[in-house]
Amino acid sequence: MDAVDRKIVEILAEDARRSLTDIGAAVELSPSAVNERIRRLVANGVIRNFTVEVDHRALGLDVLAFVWVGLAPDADEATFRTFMAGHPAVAECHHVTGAWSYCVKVRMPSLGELEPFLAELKQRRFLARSETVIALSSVRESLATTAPRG
Amino acid sequence: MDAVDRKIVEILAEDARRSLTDIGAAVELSPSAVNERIRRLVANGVIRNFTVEVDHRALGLDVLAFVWVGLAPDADEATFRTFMAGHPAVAECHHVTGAWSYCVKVRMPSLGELEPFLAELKQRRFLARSETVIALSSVRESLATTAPRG
DNA sequence: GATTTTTCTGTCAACAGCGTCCATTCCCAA
DNA sequence: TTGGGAATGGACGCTGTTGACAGAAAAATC
Repeated sequence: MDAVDRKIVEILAEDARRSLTDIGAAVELSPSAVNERIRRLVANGVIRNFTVEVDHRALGLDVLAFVWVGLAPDADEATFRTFMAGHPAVAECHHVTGAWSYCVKVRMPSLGELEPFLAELKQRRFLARSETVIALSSVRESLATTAPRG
Repeated sequence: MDAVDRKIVEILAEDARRSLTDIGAAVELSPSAVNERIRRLVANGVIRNFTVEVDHRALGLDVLAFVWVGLAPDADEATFRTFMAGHPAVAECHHVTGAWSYCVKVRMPSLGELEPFLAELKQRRFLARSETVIALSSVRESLATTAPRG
């Protein structure tokens, strides 16, 4: 994990389809060397996945919301986590400090799906309390935040 | 935007390095047809970017936090948005309903960078009030949430 | 402390496979 | 019947991949 690796990750985060030759030119290395470094970055788990950033609206996921979860005292936290990890609407789920237990980011086709989602959380007795915040618009959205500094 | 397109996006979200031949086999189309569809998905903005999911810890970004911003009544919202869009620590910034104006997701090397960040927001007179929530661990984190349903 | 050994990382060349492009064909709607 | 959009198939050039080799750095040996 040196400066060259970081630069390579930065380039890939911007455009993962850049060719090895191209990246090699940017970091002054041969294509094979770049390939080997990428292979190692993947093997070491620094690069988790090659993927695609999507316009969720275009895919029919019009609603983005944050659900603050105050876990019920008797709730099984492991079960809750498994449920969150597997639920198709859940984009993110973080265990957080402060008054709430978890911050859950969800995407759904419409507001109509929100109530059933919350209902299921309640029914499974996960919730002591919750608060849902709906995102109206996004100034910035998970676009490559690799740069360790400006 | 038909079922085939959605399937292609889903496949790419899982692994953007799958070959056209491979994807073609999955959706029963020739590689050229898949290529043309992907080209169009990119052109139409459905696919925003080819990128890479990263282990931020490995890159030295150990801290993930949510900053809830209550915008000052006299703050210039456009300036605030520009500032957020350009700040290297800001991973996401959403305009939200409820008691707060914005939900800002930030990543930093350590907790030490948090105070200067908040200080700058204050100094620029953006803030009426704010609340910072730190993520201790993540059950799930922006791993391909393409599926409109299970 | 110098020399050998090992390990790690890069270069180079060769090849198979890939994305890209274009002409052609097919199919559906007008 | 005709026109337009989408898929096919083949050709081309580039790309990723691999393996053999070279050089530097670190570890071990004398």
